[in-house]
Amino acid sequence: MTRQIGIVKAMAVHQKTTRSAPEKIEGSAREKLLRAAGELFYAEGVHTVGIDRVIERAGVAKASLYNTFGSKEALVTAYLTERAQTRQEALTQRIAKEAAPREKILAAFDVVAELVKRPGFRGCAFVNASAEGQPDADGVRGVCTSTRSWTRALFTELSRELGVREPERVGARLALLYTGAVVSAGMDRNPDAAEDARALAAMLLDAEAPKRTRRARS
Amino acid sequence: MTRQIGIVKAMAVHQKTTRSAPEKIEGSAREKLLRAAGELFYAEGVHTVGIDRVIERAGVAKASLYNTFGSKEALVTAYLTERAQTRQEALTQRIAKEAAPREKILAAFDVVAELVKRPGFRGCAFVNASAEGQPDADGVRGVCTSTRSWTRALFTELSRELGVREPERVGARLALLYTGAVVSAGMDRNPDAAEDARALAAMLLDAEAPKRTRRARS
DNA sequence: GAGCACCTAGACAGAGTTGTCTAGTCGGAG
DNA sequence: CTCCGACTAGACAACTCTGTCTAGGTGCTC
Repeated sequence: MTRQIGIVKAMAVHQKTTRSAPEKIEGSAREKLLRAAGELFYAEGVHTVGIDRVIERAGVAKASLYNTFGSKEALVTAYLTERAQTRQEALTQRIAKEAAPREKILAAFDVVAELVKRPGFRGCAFVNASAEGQPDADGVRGVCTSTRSWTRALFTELSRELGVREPERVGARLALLYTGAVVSAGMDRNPDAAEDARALAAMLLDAEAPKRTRRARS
Repeated sequence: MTRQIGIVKAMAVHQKTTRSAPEKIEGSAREKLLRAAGELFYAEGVHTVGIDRVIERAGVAKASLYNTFGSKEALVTAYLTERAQTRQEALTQRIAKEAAPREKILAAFDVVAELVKRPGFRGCAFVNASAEGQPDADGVRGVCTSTRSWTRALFTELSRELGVREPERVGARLALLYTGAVVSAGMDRNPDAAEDARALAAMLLDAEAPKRTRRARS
C-alpha cells in the first residue's frame, strides 16, 4: 500500500487478444509467482491465501514478490488480468473457427461448457475476487468491469453481425446467460448449466434474428 | 471452532416459508447481532469484516456473540440462513398474488428487479459468501446449496403447473436466469439485468408451454 | 433481599497477516 | 577479477484476527 513499484500497465489489456504479448518476455520469478497465484487464489480465494503460501508454492523468496509486484493487491490484479487475457484468447480462437455469426455466438457457450467441466473449476474468478474486496477503489474492480464489458462487447458485435434489431440488448442478454452459466455451474457443482445457457442463447437468437438472411456475408 | 454451543438447528430452514418462526422469539442480543452481521457481511464481505466491527455495530459485548453463536463461522451461517429465509418469504408472498403459473414465474423476476434496485445491493450474498470460504466442509456451503435447490425446486414446480414437457429442465433454466440476473446486476452495477432475465424467461415459457391450455386450472 | 439469567467492558493469548530489511549466493559482462 | 543485477533465506516489526476469561452490572422472580 506504501510504495507500489511496477505493475501500473496492468490495465492496458483489453483488445489485444492475439497471443503472447509483444512487450517483453518477463523473467522467471514473475512467471512462477503468477502461476502460483493463479492456482492458489482461484482455488481458495484471494483473502484466504497468504503471501507466504504463494511464495512457497512458487518457490521464490518474499523479496522477489515485493520487488516484482510491490504489494499483494498488485499481485492479485495481475493474476486477474492474466486470467482475463487467457479467457479472451480462448474465446476469440474458438469463435474464429466458425464462419456464421450465429455459430460464433453458440461457440462461446461451448467454451463455457468445456471450462466448467475442468477439474478445479470453482466459478467465475472475477465474481469471486470482487466478492472479497473492498467495495470500491481497488484494482480488482477495474479488471472486472473491463473484462465484463469486453465480453458484452463481443456478444453485441456478433449480434450486430447477425443482424438483430437491437444488438446492444441482445448482447447484454447473451452476456447474462454467460455469467449465469459460469456462476451456476460453480455454485451447484453442475456443468449442465453451460448447456442450458447454450440452449437459451439459441432460443434467443431464433427469436431475434431475421429469418430471411441466408447468405453468410458477415 | 472449539466448542460450538448453540446454533445447530440452523440448517432446519428450508420449506417453512410462512412467516415468523413458531419456535421462540429470540432474545435481543441475538437479533442485534444478526442485524449487524447482515448489514456488514453483505456490504463488505465476510472475511473483511471482523468480529469487533460486528459487535460494535450491534452494540453488544463480545461475550454475547460467543455465548449466542459460538464462533464467527456460526454467525456467518446464521446470517446467510436468515437471508435465505427472508428471500424465500419475499418470493412466495409475491408469487401468491398471481393466479396463473406463468405470471407466478414472471413475478419472481419482478422481485429480482426490485431487489437489485435497492441502495446497498451488492450481488448474491450466497455467491459472495461461498467465494470467500474454504472449498468445502463449512456451513456456508450447506446454506448455499439448500437455498439454490429451493429456488430451483420452486421454478420446477411452477413449470410443472404450467404444463411444460420437462419441468426439471425448464426449472433449472429459470434458476440460471435468476442467478444470472442477480450476479450480473451486482457486478455491473446495472439493474437492467433483471428485466433482461425476465424477458428471457418469458421467451422460454412461450417456447416451452403448450399453447392449447387456456383455462387456468393450476 | 437472594438468586439467577443475561448482559457489558475489556484485557489478553495465540495465531496469522503484510511488508521491510539485512546478509548472502550465483552467473555472467566488461 | 570485479562489479552488477537478480535472486534466496529468513528475521522482524507492526499490525489484525478469533476466541477466552475475569469482573461486574441490571432486572426479574421467588
